[in-house]
Amino acid sequence: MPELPEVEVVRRGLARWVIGTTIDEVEVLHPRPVRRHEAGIDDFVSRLNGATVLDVVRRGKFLWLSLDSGEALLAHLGMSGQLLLEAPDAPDEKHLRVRLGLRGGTGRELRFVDQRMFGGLAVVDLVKTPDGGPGGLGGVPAEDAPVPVGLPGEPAGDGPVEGEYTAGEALIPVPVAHIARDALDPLLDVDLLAARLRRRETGLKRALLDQTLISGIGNIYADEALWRAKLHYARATETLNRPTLNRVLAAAQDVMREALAQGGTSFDSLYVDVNGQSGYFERGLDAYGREGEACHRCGSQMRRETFMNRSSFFCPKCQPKPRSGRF
DNA sequence: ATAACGCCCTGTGTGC
DNA sequence: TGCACACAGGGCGTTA
Repeated sequence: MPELPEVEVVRRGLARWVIGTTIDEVEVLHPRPVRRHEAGIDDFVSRLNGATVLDVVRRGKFLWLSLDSGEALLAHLGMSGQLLLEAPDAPDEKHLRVRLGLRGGTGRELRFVDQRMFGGLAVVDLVKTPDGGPGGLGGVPAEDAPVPVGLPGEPAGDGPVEGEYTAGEALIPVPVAHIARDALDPLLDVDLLAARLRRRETGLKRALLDQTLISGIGNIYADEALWRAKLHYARATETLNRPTLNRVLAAAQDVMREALAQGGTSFDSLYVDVNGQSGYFERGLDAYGREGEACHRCGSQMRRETFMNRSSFFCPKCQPKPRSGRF
């Protein structure tokens, strides 16, 4: 459930502390989180040992460390994944899956902790993006990156911030090549998105969750965006005119920027930054998880419906069901 | 080709 | 008390 803001919080933490460090003493404690590395665990370990981190980049919910070997360590947090920077002598987490030593940094090691193991790590090749640029936030050139000093939790220097996107000859991991630019990507092509939505025969929430159309939006922020835009989840995408599309897109961007400014949303201890700290945006939610509570806009009782094997929360008055919706 | 379903995982909460 | 089951849901392989 970490969505764009939560993953970006992690990316910023990693960018600040691991760029310039060299990976060593990689230890895989459970095979499943490395299942996407098809050449096997030994190959995963040997490709990482001795590699130096040049950059930390994100597109949608995918995150990767670009390495001086020309490859990338690709990470997806899935439902419950965490990337933590910890002292090597800190006790192992119950669900610690992969440990990566880091030389030349703060002395902390990088840990991939994942209870449900929907997420994972893989060392993958990079390819040039068809439209140039890595997408998402970040992509800061290594030479401009802050030198890791001090300890996590005691920020030193300026980390990458929104707007520091750099276009150019950027590369993207092969498994991410089919993922669309994300909702906060300055190079998101809204005209292209509009054209693809018009041709789609599906419901609006399905489209918002389709990472090949627009990425970074998950179940929580989809519901929040629809509530803010006063649109029903089953609204047929081919009936969306451009102002309405702009409205829901702006709502998604607004709510994710607000969440990012709060350090992300946290419902429990699963969604944390590299220091294990939770965000504070939960209080800012208007739709997700509010079944039976009063709509923050009109006071009607919020409803929950099961859809796509997920819960959808909405206000039945502000977001009326369309006559011919697509579920 | 597109659209949608089902599976993978584990811990928590609920009902019988 | 213990057991069964629903739920959380992103991404991808399979099916229609």
